[in-house]
Amino acid sequence: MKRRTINDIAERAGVSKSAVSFALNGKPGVSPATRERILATAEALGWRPSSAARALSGARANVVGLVLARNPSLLAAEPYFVRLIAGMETELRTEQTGLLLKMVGEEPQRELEIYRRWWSQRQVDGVVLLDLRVNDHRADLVAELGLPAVLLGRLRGSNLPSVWVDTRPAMDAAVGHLADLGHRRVARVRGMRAFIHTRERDTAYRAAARTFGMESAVIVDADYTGEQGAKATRALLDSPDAPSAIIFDNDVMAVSAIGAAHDLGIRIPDELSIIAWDDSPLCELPRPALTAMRMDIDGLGAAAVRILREAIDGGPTTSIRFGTWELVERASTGRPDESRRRRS
Amino acid sequence: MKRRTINDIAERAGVSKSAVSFALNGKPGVSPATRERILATAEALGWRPSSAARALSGARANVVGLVLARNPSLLAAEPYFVRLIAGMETELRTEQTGLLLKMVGEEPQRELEIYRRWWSQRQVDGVVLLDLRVNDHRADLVAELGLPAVLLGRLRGSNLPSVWVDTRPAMDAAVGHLADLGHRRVARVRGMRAFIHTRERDTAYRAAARTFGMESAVIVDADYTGEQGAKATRALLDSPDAPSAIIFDNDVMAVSAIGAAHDLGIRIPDELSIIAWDDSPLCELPRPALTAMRMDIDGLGAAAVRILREAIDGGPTTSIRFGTWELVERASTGRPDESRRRRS
DNA sequence: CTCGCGCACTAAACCGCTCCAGTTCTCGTG
DNA sequence: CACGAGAACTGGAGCGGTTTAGTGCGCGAG
Repeated sequence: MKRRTINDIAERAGVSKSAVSFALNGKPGVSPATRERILATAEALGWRPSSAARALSGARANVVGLVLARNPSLLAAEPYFVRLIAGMETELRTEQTGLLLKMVGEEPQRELEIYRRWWSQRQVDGVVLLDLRVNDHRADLVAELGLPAVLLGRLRGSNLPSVWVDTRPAMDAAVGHLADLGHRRVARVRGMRAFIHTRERDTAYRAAARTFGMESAVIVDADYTGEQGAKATRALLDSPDAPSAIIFDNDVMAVSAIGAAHDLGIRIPDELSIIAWDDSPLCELPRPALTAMRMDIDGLGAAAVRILREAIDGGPTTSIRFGTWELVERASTGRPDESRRRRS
Repeated sequence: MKRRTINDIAERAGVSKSAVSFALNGKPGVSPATRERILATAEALGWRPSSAARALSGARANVVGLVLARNPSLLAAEPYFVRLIAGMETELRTEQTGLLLKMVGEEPQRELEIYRRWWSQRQVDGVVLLDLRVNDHRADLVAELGLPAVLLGRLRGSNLPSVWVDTRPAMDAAVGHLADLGHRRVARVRGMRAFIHTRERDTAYRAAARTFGMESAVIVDADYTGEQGAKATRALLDSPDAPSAIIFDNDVMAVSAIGAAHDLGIRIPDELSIIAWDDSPLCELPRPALTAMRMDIDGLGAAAVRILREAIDGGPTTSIRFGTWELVERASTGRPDESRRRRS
């Protein structure tokens, strides 16, 4: 089968290809009647613009790029990324824009190289930058190249557009929920500290703990994997002043914690309450099912694309704050049982 | 920052741009010395090929396309797809090829439209077709268009290259494992019957049940979601001749089944053994952890890309059979407790 | 009636690369 | 020593669009 070009349309409509171009792009220079005729023949021929040709003549590639710089097995287990992509897609589909996906391990150098290549090849019109770190070189690079980009999160010192989640209200709600239930000693198992959003949660968590007058509010390091989630849980439960509730930075670690608690013979939620973060379908799988802080990840992805489109179109740099949250109460949180603390 | 073109290189190296093109693409027509010089200047200038220009002049776009035609929330929970993509990436990265991802719901029409667009726009060099159905229109379409494609699975009547999993040995091993443990009444909760691979598993499962002389070997329909997995499990356990072991078509349903069994007060593995299919990190999360049939999904993705590359290069149509498997025994399978069958 | 302006439309350059058709030069051969 | 072959390299068309610089023409104003 042969591809149709605007030359075919021009020939069949009896006009020049410039006229066709004008008509198809809604630009002035053709009469309404001619425009109509051209559009009709284009439709009849089943013509579709060649993105290669368009990209070459300086227009859009109609593709945006996304690099997932995480360990592949983590990506597989973690629903976050697919949800984000799904959210992006809802917004991309309306404008027939594609998503170029690249998975790399945690190799910053390779990631930078990819943006370089995408830019110089004109393969993408813009990129979404995930998992920001303090002093993130990617922001500098895209700014230098002039590659439109949107940050998922806030980065000090950068004036790139961004979509960021204000964790504070959600964290207040999570800790507040535990406080309401009577918990005085809480803990939080966090993801990689290199990420800015992790640090923002640190701050929000500490502030919330203060607000609700927690006796103790420790933080334990982990890396979002089930393995480390379980390990952190065991460490916390083994400590002399074990918390009565733990908040996890993602769902996977929380699910894993249920297993770990089970192994230790610790009853949930009587002896230990657990709150997961994000709320994916995963949270409904364990027993007890996980109480989770639901975040609008799809919405985040969609917003990122909207902002990115503005940036690509050369609009003013805007940023969007996401402060919405919803605490989905399931069975993993409850009043602490004072007769607990078997180990000490 | 300005983009470098082969004209820049040609000028600086004092040759024509044709020579540059030859040198950069490893084609004959330039002396080793000149080639070396050209490569050096290209390197010095930090030149990268414009994929748009390449695609336009009939060469590769260096992008392959993948459409995920599934419900987004299922995609998020199901590790399969990300693992497959990760596998594809390992193979793609070596050749600097990108992956254009499209997520659509289960709307066959939209999916076909996407291939059409990709083809007419020359956006992708080829595509990987997932989740084949009997009488799959996608195969016909790509064949008609001449869009290189590789099938993930077997499709009767199509001579497109394919990478397919031979389920029989794995199914034999799974059912055999249950037989060894003393199970006589098994069941299987399957995914969507519209998929060919589901039907192939049906056949393999029935054959295995026969081989090992199972008393009963029912099949229950589900849709890969945790919800339906739990529902199917409850239905099976409620039936008068409940099975003592269930094999699930994916991990998510199996994890969910553990929860459902727990809710019904059924002990695993004493009263019910469970085998999950695929084996992702998910299987280690529940208690008891899931015995799972591990499939080499990464390898599948990588193989698909290799075959696709051959197809793009116009090589002969080859197909690869995947027959490897590994039964990872965890705690969800065991000898059936004869004192069970509380409900009947 | 003529001039000039604006609208509808065309011709052609251009984007960066590939590749075919030449051109030049070298070298072996009869 | 002329000739042909082949290697090394150049020029330029073409890919499918966009965009700029025209061109022709109708029509209102003077």
